[in-house]
Amino acid sequence: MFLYLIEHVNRMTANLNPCLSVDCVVFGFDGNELKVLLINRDPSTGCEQSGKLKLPGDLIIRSEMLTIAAQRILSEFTGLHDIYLKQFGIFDDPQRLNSRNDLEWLENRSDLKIERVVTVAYYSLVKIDKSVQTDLSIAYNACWYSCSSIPLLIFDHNNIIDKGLDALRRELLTEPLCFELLPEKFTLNQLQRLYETILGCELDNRNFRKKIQRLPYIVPLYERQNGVNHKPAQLHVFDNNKYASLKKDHTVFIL
Amino acid sequence: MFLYLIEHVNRMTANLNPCLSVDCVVFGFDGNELKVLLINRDPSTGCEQSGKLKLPGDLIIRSEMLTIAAQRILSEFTGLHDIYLKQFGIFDDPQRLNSRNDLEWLENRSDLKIERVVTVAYYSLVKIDKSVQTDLSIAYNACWYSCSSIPLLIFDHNNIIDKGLDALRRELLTEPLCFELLPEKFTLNQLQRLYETILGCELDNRNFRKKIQRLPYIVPLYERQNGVNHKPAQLHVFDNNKYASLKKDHTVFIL
DNA sequence: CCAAAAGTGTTTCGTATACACCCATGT
DNA sequence: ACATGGGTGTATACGAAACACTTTTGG
Repeated sequence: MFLYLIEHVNRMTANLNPCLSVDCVVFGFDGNELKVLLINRDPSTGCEQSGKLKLPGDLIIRSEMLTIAAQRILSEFTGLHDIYLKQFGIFDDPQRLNSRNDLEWLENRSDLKIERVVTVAYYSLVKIDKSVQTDLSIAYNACWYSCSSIPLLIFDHNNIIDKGLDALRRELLTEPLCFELLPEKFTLNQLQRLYETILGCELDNRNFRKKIQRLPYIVPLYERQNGVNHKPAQLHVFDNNKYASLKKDHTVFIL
Repeated sequence: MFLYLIEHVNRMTANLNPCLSVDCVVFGFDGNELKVLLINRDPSTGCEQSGKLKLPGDLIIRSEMLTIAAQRILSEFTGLHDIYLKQFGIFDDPQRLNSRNDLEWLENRSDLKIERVVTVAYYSLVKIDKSVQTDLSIAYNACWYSCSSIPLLIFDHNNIIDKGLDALRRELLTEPLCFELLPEKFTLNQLQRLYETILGCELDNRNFRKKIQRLPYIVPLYERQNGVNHKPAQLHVFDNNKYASLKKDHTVFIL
């Protein structure tokens, strides 16, 4: 772990682009609530603790593609690769890191004279049960916070989360995003709860099931839940190939 | 005009952000075809002419907001203010301006050492009949080109136009964008032709009219076309206030 | 047998689609 | 009178919404 931290700090003092950063709003679903991954501003080396929270994100490397930077940050903090990632906004207010305390911190940390940082924001969807602790997630004390009670974050990160949630809600209606948040095998009621959680509304159970069961890319398995003390539900999987080929024919539809 | 050019060049050699630019895909509709505004790479001072075409766009000023930069560029080339503007993408391939000829040109023009420029792309919608010639539009020979036959442009500007058109098509289905492209007073058949042109499909005339006439924010006037050698059509206007208040109640719908 | 969640059908209403002819104007 | 685009109505089919009870399992 010590090596990882050194590597991390090395990259920071290395070849960074002083104008552009990437921030990731990482969503996860624990079965009840939508959550967001937040980290401490400073690694806890045992000594002091700032207590300040932020989104996972960083200045990009000079010649780095933005999505590569986002993927890099995500796998550093979740241990996962091939995460769903979607760019949803640019935050370019010249005042956005104007709290002098925050700005000083960024300059110390990056070892650069910072004038103005435009950040490109991504939301990402992870299967919360698959994410693992990493050296960095431990060092920065990465934790999941319920979307309905986000603490105060540094910079404009609270605003970025709000906009990311808006984008997620919008895009959920036209893209099969839920399956990125659910376990591989899921029940229709889990799926419904997830839609209800994100959209913030109630759905009629019978109508929901009818609609979903019409979709050829949601495939029922001959397999049921077990270990539950009620009638076990049938499990389903999302067939991405079927979805992609229907999409090519423009015959998809969601919800 | 000479003064304008000097001012323009001054801004260039001044306080530019060497990492970030803005490019605008400016759409217009002439009644038959969707058009895009393109300019020459170099101002024609009477001497040489490069013949190279590009989108209106530029490096941003150091502390400038991106949308402000886009608005500035648009009014420089169309003489219009309050133009509809929508950010639709970021183009960040480190190789995107790698044609050494193009890169040299950018360095000469900006008087900066350029390493890599990430550009933020906007599409904008203008009433083609209201746009006027400006000193810069003359100097850079701004012209409307049919979307169906865009010439080869510098950098990755052809790609940017393609992505901009995709975004316009997508967003046309959920936002009342057509009215930004049509004259203030329009006929339902003009509106239909515009939808057909952008979406690239045919629509049933009777069904289209029924659907539109249900929308309370498209208001028929007691006024008709004149000077046409056929039955003159009734004129309509788009009532943005009505639209906005319906949108607040989540009771809008388009097409 | 009780608790807890899974699973199931029918009716009603509104919107989408398909389709062909007459009308008003300028030349 | 004719050419040109403007304007209109009906029938059918499909999906959306509303709504309440039975079933299966574990404890």
